[in-house]
Amino acid sequence: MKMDERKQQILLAIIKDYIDTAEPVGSRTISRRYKLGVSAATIRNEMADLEDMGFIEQPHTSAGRIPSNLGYRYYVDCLMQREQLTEEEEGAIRHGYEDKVREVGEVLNRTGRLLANLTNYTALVQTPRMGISTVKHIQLVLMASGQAMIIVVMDTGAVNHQIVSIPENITQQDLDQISSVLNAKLQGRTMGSIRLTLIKEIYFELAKHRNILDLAIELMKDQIPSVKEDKIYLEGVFNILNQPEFHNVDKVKVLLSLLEQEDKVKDILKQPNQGLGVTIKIGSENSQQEIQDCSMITATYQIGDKILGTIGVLGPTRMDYARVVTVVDSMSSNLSRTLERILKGNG
Amino acid sequence: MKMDERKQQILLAIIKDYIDTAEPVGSRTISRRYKLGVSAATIRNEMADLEDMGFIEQPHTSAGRIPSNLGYRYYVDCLMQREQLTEEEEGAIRHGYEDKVREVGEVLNRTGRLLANLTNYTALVQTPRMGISTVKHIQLVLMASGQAMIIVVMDTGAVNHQIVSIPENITQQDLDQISSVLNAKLQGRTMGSIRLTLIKEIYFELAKHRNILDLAIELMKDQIPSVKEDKIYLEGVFNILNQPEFHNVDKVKVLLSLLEQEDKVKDILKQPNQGLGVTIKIGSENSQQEIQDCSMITATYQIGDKILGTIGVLGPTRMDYARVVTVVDSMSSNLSRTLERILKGNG
DNA sequence: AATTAGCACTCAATACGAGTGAGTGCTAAC
DNA sequence: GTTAGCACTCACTCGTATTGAGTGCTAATT
Repeated sequence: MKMDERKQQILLAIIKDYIDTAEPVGSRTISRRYKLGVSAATIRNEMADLEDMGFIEQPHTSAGRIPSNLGYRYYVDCLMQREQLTEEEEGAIRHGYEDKVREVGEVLNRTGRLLANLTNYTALVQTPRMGISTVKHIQLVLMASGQAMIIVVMDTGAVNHQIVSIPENITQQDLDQISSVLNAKLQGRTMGSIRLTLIKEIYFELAKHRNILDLAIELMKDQIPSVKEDKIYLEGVFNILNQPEFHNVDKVKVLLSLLEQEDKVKDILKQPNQGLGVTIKIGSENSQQEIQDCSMITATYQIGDKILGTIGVLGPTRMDYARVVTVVDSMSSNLSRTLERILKGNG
Repeated sequence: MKMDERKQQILLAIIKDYIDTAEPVGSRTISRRYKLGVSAATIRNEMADLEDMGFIEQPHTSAGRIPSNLGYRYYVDCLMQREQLTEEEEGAIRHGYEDKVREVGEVLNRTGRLLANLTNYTALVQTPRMGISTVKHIQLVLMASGQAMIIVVMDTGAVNHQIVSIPENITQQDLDQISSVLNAKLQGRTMGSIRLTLIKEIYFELAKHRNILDLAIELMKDQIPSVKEDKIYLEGVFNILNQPEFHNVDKVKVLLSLLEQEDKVKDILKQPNQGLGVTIKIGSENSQQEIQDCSMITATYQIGDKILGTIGVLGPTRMDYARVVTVVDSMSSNLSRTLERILKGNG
């Protein structure tokens, strides 16, 4: 069987209609709503073919057809025309972060919110993989006798802090001294580049504060890159409640409990085969069991040719692909631009 | 009509059973399950009385009875015996924050998680009203030409930061100078006590950096107290999905969209008549429309006799009051103790 | 006087069956 | 190759009967 022009048009009609109505669509509906110049009977025949080819399926004998995963796949690969955004939407994306926003965290936050609002699905935004980010400032503050706070500011605007135990006899002057050595040695360095040799140098200079240094180094090497550099911003989680496919609470539970598990969410965004541009995962193409009847549309963002991370939208397979692809694409490149502006000169 | 011993026992049985099963409970069920030594017919008569008195009601004529709000109220006031926690649970609360946790934020976080886990409802934890907290350290860091980050560390361990625009010609040395004046003048002060006279003093000392000072002051006065000092930690939001009363998605939506509105959530915890100890709000006793079929159990936490904030649990009116009251009470006093330890000597 | 057995009654929930209608597949005519 | 026509399928709806948990009332019992 071959995929001719008319079959394509019918498949397109079925998918569009189903995305719109969430109801199985029958031959008469198509002949009525879409002017294809052929009768319902002809469409019926073609639909039988399309079903044989695996692009559509029937929930039950006397129902209309719904697109299969394969059908969606053919649609996004061959049939779909990206939706144009309205002026207003374009503007929302372009001015989503005015010049005022200078912090990477805030930018990612807004990106998520905007993605969720524009699509009405759930938005996922991965923090940039910050092999690239460098230490801007380190500060040790004495909080109480035996307690100090370590604050590390990265050039991305990310601020990490943690309270650590220190010997009772350490004073704020001691801490200032350590701070300034740490700053002198580590400023402008990436976390990854802080190697043993460098730490030894610092040890040498600050021999008498060896033990507190241990704590500081440990914190910066372990805690900071792992905890903060790999966060996922989730927005619009409750948007899924508006989708008819999630009208029963059990399905909601499955999805929400997945989204609660941060490591699984990370996996979702860490698909290996993501090149540049927009990637679409339809239904069973997703590796995670729990979202096998969802689709994910993701795109990477980057500075220059260095890929920093991924943003994405999660919705039911009956997702408005034409629109979401445009939004995700547009937002990812806008995010790239914005980050470039913020981090400009620090690459 | 008077509330005699037997009526109480029957009311108690009805409430316990309903809390357990979420099904209306009939006279036969009670005579079978609870050994009251009287027949179902007698219980029926008593139930009719209880209904007249407004303690129970019938969803429809041929159904059993369910407790009314008034019934729950009588129960928690007169009948309920607090549930004993198991050794294990006691331990979880007591060791919930080991000595390592020294940051107020982290403590509140864990409090919320533990509350939600122990009760299986939704936990709300209000950050301490920090009229009491004082500035520990202020740091200005030059991020790029024309951009600086202000970092304010409070003695509670809270860290606030924000990037602000500054004149292009300001150097890190300038910022250090400003930082040290700010520290000298503001350290140990509460946000509330930073008055105009003090700011004028600083102006005087730093006349040449007037404009950047404006920014710093503005940030500290406006942004920090409002944004960070009044956060609500929400945990276990999805626990409500396990309650049969939330098996339909529309009710879930109502509640979730309430919980998304931070100001409304704040109002929920800011009930005026909260003295010390545990407060219970049942159904319509709640002021917020959206939780009129929920109950809230709250308790304040304090240092000395200064009330700092409130923690609470939100669940359906058919809530396990006996257990939740114990948990909330126990956790609030534990929270008080822990905060006292952390903030000891800074009050 | 309080309790209880008995009974008629109510009503949500369930099951069942007929009817409806949207949809199909097949066939024969165009 | 297309389409009109038709028999067929099957989820869905709606009305009716059945069931059963529960009630309230009354009369008998303690």
